[in-house]
Amino acid sequence: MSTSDPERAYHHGELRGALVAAALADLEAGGEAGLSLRAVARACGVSAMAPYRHFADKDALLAAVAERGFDDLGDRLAAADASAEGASALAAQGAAYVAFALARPALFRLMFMGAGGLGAGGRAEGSCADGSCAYRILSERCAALAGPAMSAEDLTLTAWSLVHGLAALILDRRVSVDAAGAEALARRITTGFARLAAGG
Amino acid sequence: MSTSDPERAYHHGELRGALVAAALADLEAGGEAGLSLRAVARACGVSAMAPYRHFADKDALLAAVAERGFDDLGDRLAAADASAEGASALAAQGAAYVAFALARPALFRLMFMGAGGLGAGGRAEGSCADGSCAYRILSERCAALAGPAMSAEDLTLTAWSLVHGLAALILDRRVSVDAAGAEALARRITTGFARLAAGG
DNA sequence: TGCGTTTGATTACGCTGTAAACATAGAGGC
DNA sequence: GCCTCTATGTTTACAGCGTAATCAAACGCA
Repeated sequence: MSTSDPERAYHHGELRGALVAAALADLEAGGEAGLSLRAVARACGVSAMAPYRHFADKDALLAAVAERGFDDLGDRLAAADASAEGASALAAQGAAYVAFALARPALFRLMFMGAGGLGAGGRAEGSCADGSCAYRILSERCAALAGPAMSAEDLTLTAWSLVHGLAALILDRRVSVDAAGAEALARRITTGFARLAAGG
Repeated sequence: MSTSDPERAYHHGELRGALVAAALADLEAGGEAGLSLRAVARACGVSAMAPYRHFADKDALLAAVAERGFDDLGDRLAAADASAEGASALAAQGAAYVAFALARPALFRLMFMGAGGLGAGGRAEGSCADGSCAYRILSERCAALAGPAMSAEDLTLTAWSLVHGLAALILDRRVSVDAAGAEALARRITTGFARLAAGG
């Protein structure tokens, strides 16, 4: 045969990457509940068992998707942090964190609550290879801002908890705002907190 | 026949309540992923289709479980709030919120992230009939504490986001502490925030 | 006593994740 | 150019899931 048509090649060539991309697409289209391994395989034009050559099980594929999400989030936080200075940079990071969650809700949920839930142990962290590790970006900014009222570590955790909780509550419709209102709300809350934290 | 043995009665008598209780037990034992409607029915000694006489579908049963959880949470917050005054009462509520999440992780996740996820629309709220509505307890305390730096509404949302995010991050093992450390951490973080909020 | 309504049981369908066994394509050595 | 090895697919099969459709029993009221 030796047809060069990549559509019909027995070996896909880049199945692993294609699976992650297809899973991400299905995830953002229908949430984690509406994501089946078989459907992902189908979307890649491959049999239901093929993914098992690249991932131990469904959760492993989801973990790979989550890891890509963490890399993305790190990039966004780094950009936001670089856009301002001092307490404003902290507020910008917070707004970017919430904006990420709002823009990609299913991915955000997968990253933090997904893959078996209940701290199943197999959680992704992001590669953190290029210095855009989300946690480090936040903690460095907080270290620069911490005053006598609270340690740098506690300030980091407080800030992270605040934006993470705000994002989660908005996503779960616990606080009722539309998309535009949510961004404004996130900016107001994070700015208010940054002012408090900076001792203003 | 007319046997009076309730074990073998054709009609269960209290199937709805029994289903909620069994679902809660299965949920706390194996998380939402490990909870099947058929298993819940089996635990109640009833056929797989029997639950559909009491709940539209699996999500409706989960919503009933979540509602019970919200009532429980409201009770705990009310008790915590009553145990102290001023900023200390706010910190106590926060610690109680995190303690609830740590004590019943699967229920907490179900309440806030469950039943279809991604804001599927069918979220439970708790009955709020006996004045123990969780949100109201928090907002009243915050209204009493709000200063010129931040409105009562924003303070309420900030406080809720903080404890909710902290609970979520601990449950997802994003911050590594053991159970005892988590309680202490929650108390330190909430106390620090309450002091900031009170203008200290 | 008998009938209607409620509540349960049975059966069946398509979907899921995944274990086991088999097939094919490309790479390296002769 | 051919042979073999290994990586990567395919096929088949199974148990479990949620739930639609249909049938059966028991309770409540006339």
